[in-house]
Amino acid sequence: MSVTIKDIAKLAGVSHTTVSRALNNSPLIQEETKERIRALAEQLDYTPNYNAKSLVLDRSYNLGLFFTTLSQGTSAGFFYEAIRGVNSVIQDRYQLIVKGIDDYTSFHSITKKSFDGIIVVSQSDNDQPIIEHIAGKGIPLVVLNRPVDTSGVLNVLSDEEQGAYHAGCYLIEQGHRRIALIEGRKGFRSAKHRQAGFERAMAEHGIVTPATYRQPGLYDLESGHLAMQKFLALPEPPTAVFCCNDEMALGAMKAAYGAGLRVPRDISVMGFDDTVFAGYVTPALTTVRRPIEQISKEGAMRLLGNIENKLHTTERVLLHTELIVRESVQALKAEESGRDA
Amino acid sequence: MSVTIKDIAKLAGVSHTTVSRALNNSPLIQEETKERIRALAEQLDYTPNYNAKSLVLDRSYNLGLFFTTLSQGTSAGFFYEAIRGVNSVIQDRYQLIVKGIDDYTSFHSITKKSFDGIIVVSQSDNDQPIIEHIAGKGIPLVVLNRPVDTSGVLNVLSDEEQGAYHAGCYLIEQGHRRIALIEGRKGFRSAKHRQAGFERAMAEHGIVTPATYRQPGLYDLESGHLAMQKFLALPEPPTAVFCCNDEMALGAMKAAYGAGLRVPRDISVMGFDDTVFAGYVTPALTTVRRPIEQISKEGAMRLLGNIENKLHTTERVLLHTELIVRESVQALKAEESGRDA
DNA sequence: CCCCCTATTGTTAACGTGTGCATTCCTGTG
DNA sequence: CACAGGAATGCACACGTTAACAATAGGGGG
Repeated sequence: MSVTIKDIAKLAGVSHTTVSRALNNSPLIQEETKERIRALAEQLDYTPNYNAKSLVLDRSYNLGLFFTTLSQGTSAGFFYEAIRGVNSVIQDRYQLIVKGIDDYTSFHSITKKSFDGIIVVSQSDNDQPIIEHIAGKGIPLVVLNRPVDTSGVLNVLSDEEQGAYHAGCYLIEQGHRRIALIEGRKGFRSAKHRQAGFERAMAEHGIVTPATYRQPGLYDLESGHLAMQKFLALPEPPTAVFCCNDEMALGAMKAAYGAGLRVPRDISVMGFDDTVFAGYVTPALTTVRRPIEQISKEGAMRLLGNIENKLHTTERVLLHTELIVRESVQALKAEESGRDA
Repeated sequence: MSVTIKDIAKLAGVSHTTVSRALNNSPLIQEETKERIRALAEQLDYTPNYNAKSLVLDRSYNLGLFFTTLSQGTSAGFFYEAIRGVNSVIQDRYQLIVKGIDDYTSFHSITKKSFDGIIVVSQSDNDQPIIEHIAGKGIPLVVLNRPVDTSGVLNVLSDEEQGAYHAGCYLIEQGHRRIALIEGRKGFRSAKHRQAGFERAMAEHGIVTPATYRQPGLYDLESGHLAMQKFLALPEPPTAVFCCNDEMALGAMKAAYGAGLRVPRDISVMGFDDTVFAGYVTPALTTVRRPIEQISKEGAMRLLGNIENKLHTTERVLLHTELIVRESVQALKAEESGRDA
């Protein structure tokens, strides 16, 4: 069928070994011979059979990029930025294999032979089994986006607690006191951290958040919509709502409009993530930027470093979030701030 | 290192040939022997070495999913839906390898050995060379999202001309006569079709679109914003603007707000694509839904059909778009419609 | 002039799997 | 009883590549 090193060898009048060495630029081969063989290979449009290479070299040239789920709960922007980031790093050396963890019925097929390394973009504690499986098989691994304690794995993520803390502080600085929270999807670690950061900000400023000022959310538009409706039905609604992601913030704003209110004049809304469209909704959303693309770049680079130098670096890297101030938060005058009790 | 069929053979007291046949459920092997070997394989946690299989069977178990670009111009939602659609079809049989076509410096490495089949999600005429390369190598291929005339390739896409035609008709039905167009990114075939459909609608209803009612666009928010600003600066601005995608429509609405206008009361805006957030902006965007996920599902299924039955089906499949009526288009009373000249 | 060392190339086996062809054993039939 | 034929299994090789080891030639030093 296709051209092999043996074909080249025959034409060059050398052994296939010599061809192999020449094409791999081995110092054993005379420069002149190399040139001749390279020219011949070029001319015959030779492409190495990577399956054969893989078999003998025990490398797959595959990099796995695993998401918690492809079918639900992952936002499109998040997904896109993660792939972009990784892709920008791997050059031609690896193939990028994208998978949803929830598509696996068994991890049996995940072996050292089939993946040179794996990047898990984790959004849920439920990813723990696969992480341990991969680590257990000794496959180089980096977990992005979620802190993980398994030993021997690289871990790159943003400091979301800090990000949510800054968001909370910002709302307080703007004069808000009646501040409500729409929580993230249960089971997603990010939900915990964002909530914790928010609470720390409240606590440090002596602000009490009543139970009625908290609503669960699913990270989607509908749940943000619903939560906001509940807040607005309260006898004393909040003046500001911190949403654990942008999509819920959009849903929340929508609910405010539905109730005849205007954002931010009547109620302030803040999101988290700085999704691509956050700057273009009306009003433009004030939010917190998680550097997903940077995280995935950083993670991919460190993973490649481990693979190629056969290291087992195992550090945790925290990247900074950034407060993005736009238009959806109103500065309140002191007398309007309505401190409760 | 890891368990091979030879290890199993030794333990079972048979030859590795028998093990191979047993695990592949060959009718040559006694049922009893098969059972014994399967049990042993299970117990030893045997995983076949796919590199070795690939080498001898001449199959890679890889499916390529190629996008025109990963780094620019592809919308996140589009990207996400395409991967989701394909992923939902391929089950466990194939690995999905995601690539940006513009990352390739040479197509040399794209061979029949490394991909059992390839799905090209094409957004530009510039993809033609890679499509011809793939087809030329005899690799099973399906091109999604863009019509392609190369012989011997499957082609699945939405009828965008028709979609834009319906959009244009809808605006006219709502009483609009001064209708402007923000065009798609130059070089993207979709831009041509959407524009053509729009023009057909105008022509069939005898409506003339002056040159000032057309602005180029790049499929991004900024260009939509800019284009709308130009329309609004005209002595007689349009009453409705058809944008060749949703992102530009968002930008356009933003520009309208910036000029102190309200959508749809003062000006109507229509998009194309029905991006995930289209329903949640304010006002919710009236648009045309391209069934991307369905396209990619359909394409993947047909590709797999070709691969597994060794066929070379080569049809073009057009899937219907759907008009999604929301809130961003105002119905005009006859006397307001301001027919020109 | 011989031997050793080095530079260059070839021989052969190995990676793990699948398959054409032999081999063995058994059963039925003439 | 011999023999055909089928069922079950093994042998040996192939896939395309790399690498340990062998082989050859040439050059320099004694």
